Amino acid sequence: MPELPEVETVRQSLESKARGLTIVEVKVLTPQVARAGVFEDFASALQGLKFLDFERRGKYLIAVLEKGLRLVVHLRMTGRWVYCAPEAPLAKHTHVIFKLSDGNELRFTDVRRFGGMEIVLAEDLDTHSALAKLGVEPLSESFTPEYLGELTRNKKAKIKSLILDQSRLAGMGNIYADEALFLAGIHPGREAATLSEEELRRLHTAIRQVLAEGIANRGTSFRDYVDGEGQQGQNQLSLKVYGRSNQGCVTCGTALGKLRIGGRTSVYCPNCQGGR
DNA sequence: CGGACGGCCTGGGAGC
DNA sequence: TGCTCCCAGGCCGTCC
Repeated sequence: MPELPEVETVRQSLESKARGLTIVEVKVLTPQVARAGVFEDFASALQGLKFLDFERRGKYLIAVLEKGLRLVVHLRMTGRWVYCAPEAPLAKHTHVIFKLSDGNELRFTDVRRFGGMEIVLAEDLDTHSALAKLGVEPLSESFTPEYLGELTRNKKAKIKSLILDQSRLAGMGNIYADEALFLAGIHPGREAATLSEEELRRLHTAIRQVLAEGIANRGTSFRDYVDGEGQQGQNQLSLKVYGRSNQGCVTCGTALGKLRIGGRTSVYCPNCQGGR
């Protein structure tokens, strides 16, 4: 389940490994995963183009290619985009292989096939159906306690659902949402509008902190996630609530509770995050 | 309009 | 052991 820190870590890997390399050949093993956009054929549209850069927006990876093309990639839950040697064993569920000018390969793998990649013209990025809807980047300067206050004002929705809404805050997922709410001492089911200014400030700080730590730890490898070189992250060792229901709170020892909010499992400390 | 929920997929683990 | 069932959750479409 790659969220902002995982996607950012993959971006960093690919930038250091594949930036400046040319796509010599593209092999599409699962056509529905590789969407050609306005082009006739995915592979032939990309062949011969150089990877100029790798960018990220929310949980989307955007490979900047020559000729004004962008490859928009989403890993969803189990997607991997990994730079590897050509002799590396072919993983099951490998869907797209990019042969690179240095002799190595970029392989897109996705067990559940929720993820995928799409060729988009640079001038169409701003109006792209998915990218255009994304909200503010939580690690950018635009994300302030005041912005969080605007998001929650008069909102009856539960605070966790709100910070998971990609059209409001781009890049939060279930793991970092639970961790941020724990760090801020706020119950995930709290009605958003009831948060005090002090709580909004705490939540703002906590969101930035858990995301920054996630990046510093190169992502959370709880199940499937690996970085752009196939390496596991270390942030799973720092999780305080996610995946720890019924275990003791690291702060007070109380057994962590579990409930469903907006269809997602939420783990929290009934004592430290008790308020309403 | 916004919130809730099912569908998309497969593998892993629990329970029998 | 092997079968069934449930869960994992990002995003989209549908419904109310």
